[in-house]
Amino acid sequence: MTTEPETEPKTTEPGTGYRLPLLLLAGFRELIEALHLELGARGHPDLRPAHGFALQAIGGAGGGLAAADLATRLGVTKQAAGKTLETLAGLGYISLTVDPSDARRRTATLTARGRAALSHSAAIFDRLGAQWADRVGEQAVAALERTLAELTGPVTLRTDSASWLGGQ
Amino acid sequence: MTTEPETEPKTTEPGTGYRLPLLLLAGFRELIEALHLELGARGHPDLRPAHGFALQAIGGAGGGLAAADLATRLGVTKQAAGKTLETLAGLGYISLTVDPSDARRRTATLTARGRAALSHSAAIFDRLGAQWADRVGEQAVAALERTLAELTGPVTLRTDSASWLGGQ
DNA sequence: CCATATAGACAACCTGGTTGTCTATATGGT
DNA sequence: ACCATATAGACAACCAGGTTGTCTATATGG
Repeated sequence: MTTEPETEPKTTEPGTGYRLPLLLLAGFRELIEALHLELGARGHPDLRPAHGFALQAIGGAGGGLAAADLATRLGVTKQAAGKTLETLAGLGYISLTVDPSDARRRTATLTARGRAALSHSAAIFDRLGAQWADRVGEQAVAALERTLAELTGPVTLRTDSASWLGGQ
Repeated sequence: MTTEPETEPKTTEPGTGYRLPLLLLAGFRELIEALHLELGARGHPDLRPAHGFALQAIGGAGGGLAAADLATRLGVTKQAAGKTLETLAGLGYISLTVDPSDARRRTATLTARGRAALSHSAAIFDRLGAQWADRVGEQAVAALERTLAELTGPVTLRTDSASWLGGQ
């Protein structure tokens, strides 16, 4: 299809297909590691990537989020979501209050610290993206994002990554 | 969905930096899930992503690989690498033999089944890459790969992903 | 020939998932 | 109003795949 000169590496060249997933993973982990390095230096050393996903989900929800809702958003069981909420509450990133309209639900809302962590994260991600743009050009990063968005559909927060990478 | 008719979409637009890591992860997991779905259907249902990384490392090594070598390549402790080898041997993908030149070492070599799994994987990855190329154009996928390669450096097989995603 | 390094087994532990079971609360049909 | 059913989430047991720490056996080099 491409009539470009042979400077273009062929992605469909047989036997090289394994590189793409590794590159995607490498890019992801580079960003995430840089984020948490920076977050650690900024007073959030105990925040783990999984926590970030959960915080994002909680912050993204309008009011507050209960364990079952979080479970749905993250793609894990409600027990797992409940543990995560417990941890985040223990670290001071969220507060858990009983839903006045439903005594079974404990809704999670971000604390000031939680909001600070989220806004720090956003700023850091922006900066990391800008650094990438500096290195390979803004267009290349924009194309990267555009292509991936087209291929993977709407962004999701599924966090069962750890489990499907490893067990079961 | 461009909010502005600019020729150059801004990746550095504030507050959108979080999308890039999510897209990278989504792309990775899409490929890996598709791979293991297909591998499962082709007679390798018990092969996990982590196993694939290890098999790749073992197959990529010239002769055989011992636990300590695998540990180095995967970026995990030798105990973890040893467990992985034990599992892979139990599943019939590798055979472990005592190194004749060093009685301490148990070197892992691929069995026929292991080689089959690797070549299936390679074929499937190639096909998945071709499918992506069909969807967004070969140039876009090539650009994706080129940009990521430039940003992340040489491809690595580090498999401690599960752990840095979650614990530690 | 011994001092030191290395391979890897074993055990205890941690994290973050899982399933299964249980109680408390909501909710809707009769 | 009442009961059947569904739902929220706690609790416990378990599992996978890492970790650290310790131990033994084997190599290796001064």
